Amino acid sequence: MRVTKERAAENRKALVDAAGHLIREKGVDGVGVAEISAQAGLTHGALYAQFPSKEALAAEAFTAGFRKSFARVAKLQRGRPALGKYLDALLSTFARDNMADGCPLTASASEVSRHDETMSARFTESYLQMVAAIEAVLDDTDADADNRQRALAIIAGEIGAIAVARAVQKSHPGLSDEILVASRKVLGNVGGEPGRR
Amino acid sequence: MRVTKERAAENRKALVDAAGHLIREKGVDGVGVAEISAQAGLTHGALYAQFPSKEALAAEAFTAGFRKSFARVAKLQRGRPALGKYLDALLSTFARDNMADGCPLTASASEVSRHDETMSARFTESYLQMVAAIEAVLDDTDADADNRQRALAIIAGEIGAIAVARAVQKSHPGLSDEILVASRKVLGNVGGEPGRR
DNA sequence: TGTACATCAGTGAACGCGCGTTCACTGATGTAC
DNA sequence: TGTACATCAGTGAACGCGCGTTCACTGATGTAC
Repeated sequence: MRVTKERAAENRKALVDAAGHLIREKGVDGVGVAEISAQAGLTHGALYAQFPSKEALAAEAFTAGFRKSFARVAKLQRGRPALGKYLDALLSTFARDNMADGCPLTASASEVSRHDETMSARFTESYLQMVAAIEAVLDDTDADADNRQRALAIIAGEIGAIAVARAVQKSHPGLSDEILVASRKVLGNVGGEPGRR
Repeated sequence: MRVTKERAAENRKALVDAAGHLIREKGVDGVGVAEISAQAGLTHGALYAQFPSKEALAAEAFTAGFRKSFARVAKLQRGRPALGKYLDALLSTFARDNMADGCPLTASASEVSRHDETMSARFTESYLQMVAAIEAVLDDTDADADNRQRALAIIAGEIGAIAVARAVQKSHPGLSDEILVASRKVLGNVGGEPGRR
């Protein structure tokens, strides 16, 4: 039956939210429209009243998820901006273990290339925002690689570190933690962070 | 009909090989047993005469693919071992564009966590071999992060760089190349490689 | 403000489709004599 | 070496299942008068 416009908007948000969480956790192809709709408290038919396809919902969920995640991370920069604060958040065991609430960039990087150009464009847009944020907190100490290059490599390194830490976790949890610590330290150094041993 | 033992062994190899290539290109869940069998010149029934399940074939394909890929990369170390040679190979546009022939670690990192512990163990085993190889070519210049840590971070960085380079390629090919170059340079520096500007 | 009706968000059964897996069968291979 | 037969790798039809999507329908909402 028909619902109020406000209710319909809430339902739409619930779908985007559920899709975001489930996709980050299981991948676009690892979750079905039935599960997404159910988590949003609706049937799958409602999904198609709001979105033309699962792919379209996935794209919107990606962008919305990034916006939320980015806002959360950006808050860390109240006061003194510092690369270390970003890295502590992005490479924590919490970030590794709660991918459903994490950054879509990290969760979906390897999946994007298997989808269409729209998905790639959404990913790129978000990635560049993240790069700009990192670039802004780098000090220009390294004469060899400029800030832009270091920012590109730091984000790529962070994404890879989380992927690998998750991959080895089931069989070697200790190694998984070790990878996070190592990448945290090395990427900090790349960003000009002074050693602390 | 029954075939010779030699022929059966060849067919098994063909299945492992086809599975390896297709899985690296499309992911475990992105390719079906029909396609794998067809590429091996067989029907899907033959696959089940050789393997108990698709998952079992995928696990064997992962290990076999890594062995082959690792042997190829290790050959680069004839003569003077150097991190740069590894990085040039692993972060080339060729490696990005020919994932079907590349390293299973790079291709499957993010998928592994969604499969069972067996898959995780296979991944870890291969990852640690790669880490040992990188660790062996690092010189001990960085006082802050030890060789083990730097090796862990370099491999994670390489895996992330390829994932991101592929993700942005469809919409921003120039950025994709830029990421490879930046990660090549930064990870080289991490490994103690002297600047070359 | 009250009434009549068009709109449309949401429901749930049904669709075709491709998936991984099973199984009765085939027929050349490998073995026992 | 030749014959009889058990073995089993490979075939291809069939299985149940879950997928994304469609569609006839419902009934409260929003609007026109």
